[in-house]
This record gives sequence, C-alpha cells and structure tokens, in this order.
Amino acid sequence: MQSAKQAKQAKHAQHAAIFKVVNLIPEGKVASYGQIADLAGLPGRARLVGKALSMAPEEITDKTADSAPEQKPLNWHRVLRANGQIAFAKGSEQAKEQIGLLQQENVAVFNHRVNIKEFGWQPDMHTLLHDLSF
DNA sequence: CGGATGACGTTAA
DNA sequence: CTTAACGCCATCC
Repeated sequence: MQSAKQAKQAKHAQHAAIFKVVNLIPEGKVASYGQIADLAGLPGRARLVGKALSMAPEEITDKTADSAPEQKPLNWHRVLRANGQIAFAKGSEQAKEQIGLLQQENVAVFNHRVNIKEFGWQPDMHTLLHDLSF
C-alpha cells in the first residue's frame, strides 16, 4: 500500500506548502489563489488551493483559544480571487466573516470586492529567498 | 472510466 | 459591466 501512502503524503505536502504561503501573508495585504498556488510551487492549480483551504482542518476555527496555546490561525481570509473579489457568495456567512476580518486589518472592501491594486500582496525578495527557497 | 462540480485564472467578445 | 470558452486537477457519483 505504499502508493496510497505516498499519495497521501504528497497531498499533505501540497497542503502544507499552501498553508505556509497563506500564513505568511502580512496584515493589510491580500493575495489571489493563483498567486498562492504559484508561490507554493503549484502553477496553474489555483483550484487546488481553494480545495485545500476548503479541506482545511479545524485550524481555521481557532475558537477555544484557551486549550490551544500554539494554535495555527490560518489566514484564509487574506486569500481572494484574482480580480480582488471575495471568493464566497455575497451574503454568505463565510463572506461576511472574511470581509469583517479584512476590515479589521485595515483592508477596504467595496461592494464585495477589494482593490487588488491597492492591497495586493507583493512578496519581497527576502520572503522569496528565505521562506520559499526560491 | 466518464460526467459533474468546485473557496480559480485568463482571454475574448 | 456580463457571458462564454478553455485550462487545470482533486473529488464525488
């Protein structure tokens, strides 16, 4: 059953890379799924990023912070579509949650979308060289 | 195995 | 602005 095991590990590695990239997005900045996929070493697989985030473990639900001293607050709310639009349907709880979190970080959201030109995250050289081993 | 779906992207009309 | 088409791939039925 090594193939299954390897497949599982490979998938885990992809998720880990995606979560890593997502987690290193600074406050007040947003990134698109395609950009995350690209930085995570998965060019053209933006959908995979969304899939990974949808399969995201309980790490996103960072409630009960008292029993988890070193929780992993996945910054999924800083991930938007390439055009700066919120990935969720307008009116959905997830969308409201994401918009709220973004506004909490000084990111302006107008009509369910963000000015990607203004808040688009552009990783600096140090991040590219150090965190991504690029 | 094939069809449909999805927290997507880009280009074209 | 909207629609459509194609690409790309994991997952479900």
